Amino acid sequence: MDNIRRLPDAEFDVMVALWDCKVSPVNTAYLMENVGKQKGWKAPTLISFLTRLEEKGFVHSEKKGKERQYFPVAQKDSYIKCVALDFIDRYFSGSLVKMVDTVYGEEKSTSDEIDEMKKWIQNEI
Amino acid sequence: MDNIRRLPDAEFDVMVALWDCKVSPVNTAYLMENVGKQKGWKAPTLISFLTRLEEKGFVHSEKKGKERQYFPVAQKDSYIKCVALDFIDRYFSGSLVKMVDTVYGEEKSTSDEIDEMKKWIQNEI
DNA sequence: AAACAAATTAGACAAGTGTATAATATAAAA
DNA sequence: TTTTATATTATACACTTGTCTAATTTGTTT
Repeated sequence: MDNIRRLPDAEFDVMVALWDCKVSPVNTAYLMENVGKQKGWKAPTLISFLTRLEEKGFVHSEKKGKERQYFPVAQKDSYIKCVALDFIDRYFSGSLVKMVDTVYGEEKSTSDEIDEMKKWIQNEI
Repeated sequence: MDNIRRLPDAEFDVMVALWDCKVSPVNTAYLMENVGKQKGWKAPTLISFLTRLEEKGFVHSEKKGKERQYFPVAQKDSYIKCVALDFIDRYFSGSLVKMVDTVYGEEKSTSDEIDEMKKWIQNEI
C-alpha cells in the first residue's frame, strides 16, 4: 500500500500516451507520433523510456516482426490516485482540505472553481 | 511564473525543519536533532543538503565561530503553493476539482473529509 | 543471395540526488 | 602553546534520469 514509485516525468508522459490511445497494443511509431514528436525525442530515447517502464513493471512488450508492441500494465486511475495521495501526505500531512485551502484560499470566492467544488459536494451526498 | 524548482525530497525535509523551528537562525546541531536523527543522516550529509539549498537560493548561512548558522530564505507557503499548482497541472490538467474527485470520489459521502470540505466552502462565501 | 532500409538494442554520458569518508579548521582545555 | 574535540569542508561514489550515437537485427527489394 505504500510502494508508490512515482515515475520520472518523461516516463510518466509515455505512460499517458499509452493509457490514452484507443488501440492497444501500439508500436514505437505510434508513440513517436503521440508524444515523442512533441517532446522532441529521437526514437531511441522513447524506446529507452519504454524499456525502463517495462523493467519497473508498468509496461509489457512483445516483439512483432522487426517492431515491438507495447501494452500498458499499470492502470491510469489507480496510479494517479496513489501519486496524489502520496503528494497530499508529503505536502499537506494527508489533508486534501488543507491543500484546497492553500491552493485557492486567499483569493476567496472569486473563482468558478469554488462553484465547481460546491457542485462536487452536491454529488457526493 | 513557471520556474518551479521542486526540491528533491531530502532537501525539502531540511527546509521543513528550517521553516518549522521557532528560532532563527539555527545551527547544524539543531537540525540534526530535528531531522537528521530521524532520517538517520550523518552530519556531513545534512550539511551537504544545506549547501545545495544555499546554492539554489533557498537558504542563507553565516559562519559563527566554528559553527555555521542557517536562515531560510524561501517562504514555506508560497513554495508549497507553487509545488501544488504544478502538481495539479501535471496530473489533473490544472483542475483541483478533478483531483478532489479522484482522491475521494468513489467511496462517496462516507468521509468526514467531505464535511470539512463543506465547511471550507462555507468559509469561502 | 546481396543489398537496402527501417527499427531496435547496446552503450555511453552528463547532471542531479542521496550519502559518506577523510581532511581541515577552530574553539576550548591542558 | 600543544593537544584535544568538534564542526565543517572537500571529495567521492553509486544510482537515477534524460538523451543520444553507433551497432545490430530483420523484413523487403533486387
